[in-house]
Amino acid sequence: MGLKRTTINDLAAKLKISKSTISKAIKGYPDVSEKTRKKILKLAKKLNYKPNSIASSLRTHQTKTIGVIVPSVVHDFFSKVIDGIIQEAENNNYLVIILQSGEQADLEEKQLNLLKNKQVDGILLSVSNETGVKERLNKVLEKGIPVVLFDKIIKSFDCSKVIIDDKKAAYDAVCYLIHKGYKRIAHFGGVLTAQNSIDRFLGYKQALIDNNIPYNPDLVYVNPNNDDINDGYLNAQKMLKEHTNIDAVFAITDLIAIGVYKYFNKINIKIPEDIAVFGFSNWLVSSVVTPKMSTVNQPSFEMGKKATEILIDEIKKMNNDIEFSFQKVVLPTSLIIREST
Amino acid sequence: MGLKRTTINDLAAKLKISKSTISKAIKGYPDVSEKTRKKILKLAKKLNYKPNSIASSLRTHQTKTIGVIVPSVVHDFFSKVIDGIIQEAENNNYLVIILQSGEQADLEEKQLNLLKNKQVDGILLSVSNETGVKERLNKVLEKGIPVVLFDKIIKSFDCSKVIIDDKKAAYDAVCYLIHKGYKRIAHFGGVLTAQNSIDRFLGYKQALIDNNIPYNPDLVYVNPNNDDINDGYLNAQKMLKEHTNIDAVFAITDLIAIGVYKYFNKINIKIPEDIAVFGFSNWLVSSVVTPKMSTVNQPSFEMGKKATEILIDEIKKMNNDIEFSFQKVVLPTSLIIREST
DNA sequence: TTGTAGGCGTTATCAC
DNA sequence: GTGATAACGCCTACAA
Repeated sequence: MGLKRTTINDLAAKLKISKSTISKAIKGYPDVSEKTRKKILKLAKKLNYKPNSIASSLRTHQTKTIGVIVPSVVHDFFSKVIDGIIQEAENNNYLVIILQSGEQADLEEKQLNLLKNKQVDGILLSVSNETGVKERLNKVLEKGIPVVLFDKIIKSFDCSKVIIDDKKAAYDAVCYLIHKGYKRIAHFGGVLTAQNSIDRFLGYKQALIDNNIPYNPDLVYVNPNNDDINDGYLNAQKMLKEHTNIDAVFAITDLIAIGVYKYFNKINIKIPEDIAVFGFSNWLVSSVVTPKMSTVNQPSFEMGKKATEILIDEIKKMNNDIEFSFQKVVLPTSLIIREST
Repeated sequence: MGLKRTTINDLAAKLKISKSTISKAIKGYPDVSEKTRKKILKLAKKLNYKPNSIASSLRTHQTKTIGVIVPSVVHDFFSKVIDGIIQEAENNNYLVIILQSGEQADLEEKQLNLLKNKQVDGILLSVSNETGVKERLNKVLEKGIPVVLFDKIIKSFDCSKVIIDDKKAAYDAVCYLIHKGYKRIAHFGGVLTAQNSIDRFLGYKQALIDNNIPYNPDLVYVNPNNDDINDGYLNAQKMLKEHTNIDAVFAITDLIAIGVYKYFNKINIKIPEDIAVFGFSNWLVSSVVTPKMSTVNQPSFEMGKKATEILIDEIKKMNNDIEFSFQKVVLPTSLIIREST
């Protein structure tokens, strides 16, 4: 079992100084004489003393840990968000526990409870697509713990949020297509229980309307799983069966767009000559497919970093009983025009 | 601040039963009468009592948490490994803290200490490419805590390991190329401080030798960063300046191979007609590029799952003072032959 | 079957 | 500037 780790009691015994003084010295409190502090720090270093974080947590009700729930980590976008989260957390001496909801609201609720039980100091959450999430959140989160929602949010849930303007990003993309001369633009969207699916759809629709192109609901295809290539593939097939004059597809994610690529490729439809394809998120794949895919650049690392920054700020404020109001940060997106449009 | 959470003392007070009996009842110990247990459980449920995990950790020296260090989470392979880790951990009631070393040994050491300090019950580690890692590991890990190495291991470090047979996988891939008729096969490898770079290189070399193709060190290009498309691009350029008769490239990762694709594409070299390209890892990208890339399938989710399974097993054994010996699990790989070879 | 008591290692309050 | 003491909430010998 190795040697037992040094505790504050060991130091106290060896130095014949009380625990309280030692604790203060270690934590850099001012009311310790320089001489005693030096002595204490010296022995602490020698004995490799590290305060036991668990005992400290028990006492202070702080764990220096934050919890993160995302639908999935095997995901170009979320993995980058997590990268940002971990780095920002580490810079502030927080550790990060990660959980995956798999887009299942009940799992999400369970995991929220796990985190609460673990007494994380705060929670970062990108919500699942299922309905009833708000009620579940309310049920679990009784204002004792800061929560920041990012990317996939519940508009009506009262907390800080870090998002992009999905509607505007979609609007911009579709406007671009229209200005390029495309007129029969299909939308491969997501299920409309998710806010970002809704917003991207709304942006698509608005762009058509603002450019005097009639909105046709038949041109909207729902992809049950935003990140499933196969959904895009299947809908491409369906679409071509139902329509002959489509000239562009605006997809809700790059992976759906890749599915479209696959089917078009199979039946020899040329992108963008026959039909253009616009993706969303700028996954690595979008830059290596042929033709290179036009897409929306969605800040990911920054989103994770910003959400964590806000969360930690709120944690600190809450600890010190400082009032704060919830923030809503909208990160900028941009169009990346490549060869598919 | 909301209502304070229920503690064992609250239950004790309300029921006029001692804390110990309550504790036993909650934990399902046998020496509690059915009647008392029922009563306790009922109130516990009503008051939504959940044992305070921190207090419990302080007492039992168990945190039900495991730490994971990988070079990066923005990584198709590692993200899948992490998926496997999180799922297996969750199934066993463990939570997972994730850290990224960024291939920096000093950061890695710091993070190991963070985890130790956090008193995680065990550590899952995929080691950075830098040298001196073993010494650092030895320094930090004094046998008090189980560690399982996966994928990127230190051969000589004494602990359980979950890996693939990199040498064999590389050997198989290169043999395949040779049997397909390719003769001037270059290797785009990694830095030789990393065990898997070494092994993949060794497999490449062995395959040549066993097939009576002279090994030529000039055909081996080192890519400082295994996962940098640009490295592959640059080396492809360099290679074609130095050699005119290469007919195949065996790359250490799919991303390096993608870099090769990019350069070949730029100067109009046809894959596989002019030069074949073989990747490694079966990242998502490899299946969507044109032409679809032949690669080595490397179990990822399974690797995470298996490593976690072993780790948790060792944690349990250690807790119960049961002897155990370290395992070395080699997961099977397979060739995925697509259009690039 | 139930209860008592001590301790896990800190930190905070208050007295000196 | 320093120290005694209690408390955070739980677990577990051991006693009753």
